[in-house]
Parts: sequence; structure tokens; C-alpha cells
Amino acid sequence: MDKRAELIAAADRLFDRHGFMATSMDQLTEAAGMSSRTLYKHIGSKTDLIVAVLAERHQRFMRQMEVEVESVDALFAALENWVATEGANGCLFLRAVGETGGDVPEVVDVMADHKAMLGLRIEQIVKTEVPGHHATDLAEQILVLFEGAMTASIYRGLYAVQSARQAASALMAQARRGEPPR
Amino acid sequence: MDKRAELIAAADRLFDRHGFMATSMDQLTEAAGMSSRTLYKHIGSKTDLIVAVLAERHQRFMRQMEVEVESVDALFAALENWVATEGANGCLFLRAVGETGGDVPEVVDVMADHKAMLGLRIEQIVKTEVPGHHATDLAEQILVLFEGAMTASIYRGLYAVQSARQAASALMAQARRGEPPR
DNA sequence: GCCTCTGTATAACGAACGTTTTACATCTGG
DNA sequence: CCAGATGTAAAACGTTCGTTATACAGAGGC
Repeated sequence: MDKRAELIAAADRLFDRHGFMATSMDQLTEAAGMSSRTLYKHIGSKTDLIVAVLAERHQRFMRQMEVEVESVDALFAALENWVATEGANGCLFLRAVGETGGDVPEVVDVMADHKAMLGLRIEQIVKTEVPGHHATDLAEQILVLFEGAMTASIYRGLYAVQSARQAASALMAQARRGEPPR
Repeated sequence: MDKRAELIAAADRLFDRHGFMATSMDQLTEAAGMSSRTLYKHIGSKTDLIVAVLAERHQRFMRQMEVEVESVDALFAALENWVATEGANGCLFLRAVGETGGDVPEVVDVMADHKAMLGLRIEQIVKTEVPGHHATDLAEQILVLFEGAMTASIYRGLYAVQSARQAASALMAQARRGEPPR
């Protein structure tokens, strides 16, 4: 069994639940079921662990995106599923940047990469769903709805995601009907 | 001059810029220009200071809401102005809850109060702008757009807020035209 | 059979944390 | 004019932090 993967999985849970700074290395070693020496041999430092957790999340996200998300509606359906099964604590990438004040370049970079790829994928989807449409502005609206669903679901739960899904569907339908982008 | 107000203003800036946990009491005393003894006499503890900062933000927010926001469009215009002048680091209430893991009841409470009042105000506005319409679902969509604009503007800047504003305008127009709520 | 690898358990490290204390200065109202 | 409130400066408190070091145990390949 891969010790490093176990560690990252345990760290993901703790960081998401309690925050990055509020999670101590002692809690992490205990949750991962390994000695601190092994932990440091595998990841180097707490900062490295944070980056590794984010990188792992990014990969999981991309995989899911490419496998089962080929429409705007499927995007929000996937988020509904995520919130229903894993709960909602807000975007872990932005939380990491916020807790570190944007002062850790590796954290900022992995967040930027993640968000850039999210934006690109949404633009791709929008372009195939509404062909011949200048999709940039519409894609940005979908992105904002997605981000809002993730954030608002912290205190509104699934209803926020369902509302975002409906709003996205309405905006997409309107664009398909050929309303001119302003 | 009110020492407590100075302290809260300085703390607001530091918390927003660097995060709550990452801001030490030493940094706070220095930024507020007072000794640690005075600081503790005025607020009691770091947790109390966090709560005080959030409570102050909530009051500022409410004041601005009631004065200059009487339409959905004005809501997003106000956010545009906020992001343009103060920058975008995400909702400080949700960041505080995230950093404390939801384990500090006073922090959770002030966040919940703030979000409840935001939701209520949006519902009010939507109801007056689209009378005779079952406004609950539409209001939730506007709320999600607002939350998404605040969050996405961290990495997208003003464009996210402008996009949210346009999307909100489209959804409101559609509702005014009498499209049935699904 | 020994050597290296990989692991545990645990204690120690110096630094930084939130908070309190001690000692002293300055203003203000009766 | 002095008593009380309110402030500063700075050290000390005990704890916890991230990280490293010490001592030892088992497994597998040559």
C-alpha cells in the first residue's frame, strides 16, 4: 500500500474539515497512522503536503471532468453529486490561498492552474453546446454560477447547486435561441 | 479616537490580507499601534477580535445595502465598486468559518446571521422588481450569482462581477417576461 | 547471515504562539 | 494635587508548533 497516498488522503480530509493552519502535524501523523519520521520522509514539509493534497484534488477533478462531464447540465449534476456525498466546505484551492495570504507561490500556482483548466473546459463545453456563438461571456457566466454554487452550498446545501443548475440551463437556452451577446 | 475601532480596522485589513490564523497578535498590536496590554483590555481574546471584525463588517454591509441597493443591478454595481476599490479576497465570513473548522460557535453564528440577512434582502428586492412572481427560486439564483461573483473575482477580477451582473439581468428580464418558474 | 531499506516509537529542538504580568508614564476631573 | 483611569514598553508564562534526532524492529535480496 502506498504510504504517500494514504497520507494525502488523510490530509485531504483533515484540511477540508478543520482548515490548513488549524491542522497540526501531530493530528496528521495520527490520522495517517504513521510516525512523524515517515511522514517527513515522504513529503518534506507541511507546505509540500498542502501542495500535494491540492495537486491530487486537481487530478481527481480533471479525471471526473473528462469522463462524465460533456454538458453544462452534467457539470452541475456532478457538483450536486459531490456536495451530496462529500459535503460542502468551499473550494479547497481558494481556501488554501486565503489561509496562506497568497504568499506561498506553489499554492498560488496550483490554484491558478486548476482554475485556468476549469475555465477552459467550461468554454469548450459552452462552445459545443451553442455553436456559432461568441461563447466567452456566456462561459464566464457559467463559471461564476459554478463558483457560486460551490460557495453558497456551504450554508445553503444542495438547494444552491440546484438553483445554479436551473439558472445555467436558462442562460444556455436563451443563448441557443440566439439572443445576441451584449 | 476610539482605540477599539482602530484595532478592528487594522485587524480587518490584516485578516483579509493574510488570513486569520496566519495573523499573529504581535502583528496586530504593531499594525494597530498599541501595546498588547491595551489590545487585550479592549477585546479579550483573538477569537473575540475575529468576531468583532466580522460584526463590524456585517454592519457596514447592511448600511450600504439599505442606502444604495434597491435593485438587483445596484447590488452587483455595489459589488463591482467594492472589488474595484478594496480588492477581492473572498467572503471574509466564510473564510473565518473555514479556518476555524466551524468549531467556534460565535463565528458560525455571525456568518449565519450575515448570510440570512443577505438572502432576505435579495428576496425582498426580487419580489419588488418582479411582482406577482413566486420569487424564492429566482432569489436563490441571484444569491448564487452574487456569491459566485465574490469568489470568482479572487482570480478573475472585475470581469467575474460584470458577468454575474449580466447574467442576473438576463434572469430578471426573463422572469419579468413571465416565464414560469420550473 | 548479514545489509540495507523502511518502518515505529519517542523525545528533543528552537521558535513562535496567545496571553498575563510587572513597572512606569501621562492625562483628567473633583 | 492627587487618585484613578488609560496608556506604553517589555519581559515572562506555559503551550504548542513544525521539524529533526535517537534507538530499535522486521523484511527481503545477494
